Amino acid sequence: MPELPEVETTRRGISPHVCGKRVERLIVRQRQLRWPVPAALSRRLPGRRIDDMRRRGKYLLLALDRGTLIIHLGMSGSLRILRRQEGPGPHDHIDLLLDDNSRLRFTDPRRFGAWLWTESAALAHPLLAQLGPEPLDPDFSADYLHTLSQQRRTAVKNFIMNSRVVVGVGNIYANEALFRAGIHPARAAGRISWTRYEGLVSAIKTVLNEAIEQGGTTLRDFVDGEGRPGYFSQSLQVYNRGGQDCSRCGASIRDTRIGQRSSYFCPRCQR
DNA sequence: ATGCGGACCTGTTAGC
DNA sequence: TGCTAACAGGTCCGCA
Repeated sequence: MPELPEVETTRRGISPHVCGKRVERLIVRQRQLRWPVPAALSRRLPGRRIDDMRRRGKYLLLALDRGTLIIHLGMSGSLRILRRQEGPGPHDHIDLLLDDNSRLRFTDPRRFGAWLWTESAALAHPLLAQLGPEPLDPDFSADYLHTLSQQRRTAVKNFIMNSRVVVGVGNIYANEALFRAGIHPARAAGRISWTRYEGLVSAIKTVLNEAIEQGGTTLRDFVDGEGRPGYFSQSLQVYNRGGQDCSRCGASIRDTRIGQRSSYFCPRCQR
């Protein structure tokens, strides 16, 4: 579910409610997520203050007065703040109880999410150390992408979804950005001009920014920190629209698979 | 080094 | 209507 805009929407919604608070207790009902939730978490967190909540790619980083809680929402995870006791439902795996009697609740039906802990520099963590640039930062540029793509034969869609190349571009926004840039998703990454990469970089930034402004894309059940859905679904031009007419030229949107992921494109607009 | 396929797990949907 | 198979927004890992 969550791509960068959804994770950023979550961060913005949650951050004001947790920063400055102290952790009273951690309740783990289901330890088996993508990796087992470390037992150390329950011992280390209580008494510590949450100073900051950042995002790196699709990872959320809660900086405590000592140590960092690393959270990934996986495919179906969500976080929200509870002000009063509620539930828990069958997929409410973790509650972080705070000193103002609110709690941060992690829900994740598919359990591809993660809660991890580090007391070293968070960005040096093995999961984060190899990540490419943030797509919304200036160092993600046409020069960067074009240079990195040389000799690469993989499909450009796989290329921009590779977190070592750039973080945060998941399947939905990869499809949308390639449509906006007029690039065929199966084209070899190394066979695209600098100028077209300039258009692609611009399209990625624009589509992500627009999605963040609209609170992310809710296809099935994405909700933000307040339990509200996102509204970007109505702005999708190709994703999940196989067989429908291209909004630009009217041709029928193709539905195919690239790198085992559903891919949608307009055969006339995208080359 | 790059690039593929498999793996993790459950819920929903498509198809028979 | 009911059962089964395929598929789903992520991404790490091991192997060729």
